[in-house]
Amino acid sequence: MLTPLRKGSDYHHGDLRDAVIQVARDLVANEGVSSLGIRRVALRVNVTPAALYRHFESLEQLRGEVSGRVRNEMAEMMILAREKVGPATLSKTRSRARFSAIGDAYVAYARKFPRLFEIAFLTCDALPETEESLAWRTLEESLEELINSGLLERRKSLKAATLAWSSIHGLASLVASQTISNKEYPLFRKSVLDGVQDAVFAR
Amino acid sequence: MLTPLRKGSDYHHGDLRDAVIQVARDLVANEGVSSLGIRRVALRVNVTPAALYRHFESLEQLRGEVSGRVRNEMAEMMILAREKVGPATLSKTRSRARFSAIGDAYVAYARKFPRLFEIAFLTCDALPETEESLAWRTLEESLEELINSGLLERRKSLKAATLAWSSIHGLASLVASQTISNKEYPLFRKSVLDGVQDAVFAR
DNA sequence: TGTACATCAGTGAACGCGCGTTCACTGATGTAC
DNA sequence: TGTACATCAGTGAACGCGCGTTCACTGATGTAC
Repeated sequence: MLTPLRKGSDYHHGDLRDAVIQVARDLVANEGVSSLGIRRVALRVNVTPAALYRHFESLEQLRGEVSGRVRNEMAEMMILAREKVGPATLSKTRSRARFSAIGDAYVAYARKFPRLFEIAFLTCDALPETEESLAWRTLEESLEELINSGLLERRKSLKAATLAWSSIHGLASLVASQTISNKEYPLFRKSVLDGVQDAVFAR
Repeated sequence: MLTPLRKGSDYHHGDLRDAVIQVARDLVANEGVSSLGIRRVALRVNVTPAALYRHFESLEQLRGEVSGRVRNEMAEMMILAREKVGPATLSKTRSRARFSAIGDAYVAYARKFPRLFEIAFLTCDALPETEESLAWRTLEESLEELINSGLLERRKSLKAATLAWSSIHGLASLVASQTISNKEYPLFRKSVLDGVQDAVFAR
């Protein structure tokens, strides 16, 4: 278990808030949303349950924080995947690959951490700040690239964004809930990626 | 609260199993997945908690049953919506409308009962029978119609099915989780419906 | 540099509660004769 | 049609448990002088 920097003593923790969210995240990842609890988390952080109330108002709020952290984590994976795409002779080829990369990363995350994907999109009563999501901004950047390389008409870009997000998210959700199996996945993936490109790319 | 036919006495219930699933469904619809419990349901059905164990092995199994019932309910809504589409001069127009109708019904369900949509696609450890889903069959029927009316090439029909399902499901899921608002919804809806048709319909 | 003191971030005990599940039981039902 | 009896579908009490949250507290920290 990770325990962040302590300041010489064991009485004060140093960065309890962050440690709690991290441990909560791991708990959800391994045992599902319903196993998230104040006492369970406190136990794993080696701290009294009551201590958590210095940093969170309620279990519900903690849940919200975890949800937020996971959404950020997803976006970071997307950005990382996009950056891993190497150079290409054609800018069209490259921006297309970068576009696919973020979609694949989104789904890959859902495959790898289905429980986390679940909590990321749970109906949360208490959400932390409704800033525009990093994932959405990443998608927009990618579309801008596609426009610049002449693959996408600007007037189609909003349509592209909404269609891409819906279908990729749907795919991810069906995978995470095991509604479609690993065997069926490649077909779905191809249909969705091709479909989005058929629908919005200039030809 | 609905209580089904009793057989003269109050000691034996008549159809407890069905009543339980129904009440459990309503409980989830109103208060969310996490509020589903043996005791809560038993209380509402006016029966001892232990009685439920005559019909279900565990809470987990009950959850699975509810999930299954909801998926059926969704499919029934889809079929109903499809049947409501009136006649049209062109069979193309009609089958296209019937296709849109089932997609819209899917999303409409998620909008109306977000909590039920949630449980329908929760990772369930104990699922009741993995029969091919009624919703999927309904989608296939609709695609067959599109083929017959010349709108869809047969070789594209599998791609159409997977793309349509992913994107509609994604839209429904984003709506249910309130990730997209009512205001944004019409744009998303149009993008998805158009996108699917752009991608797979013969021109 | 040393000391007094306010502030902060923990402790530990207790609260009441509702939970899933078990068990020996009993009342009602339906069947065989 | 009436009766004996097996089967079924409930009851009611109890089990141990872990939960979220509260509160008065205390040890550590950092700041003012």
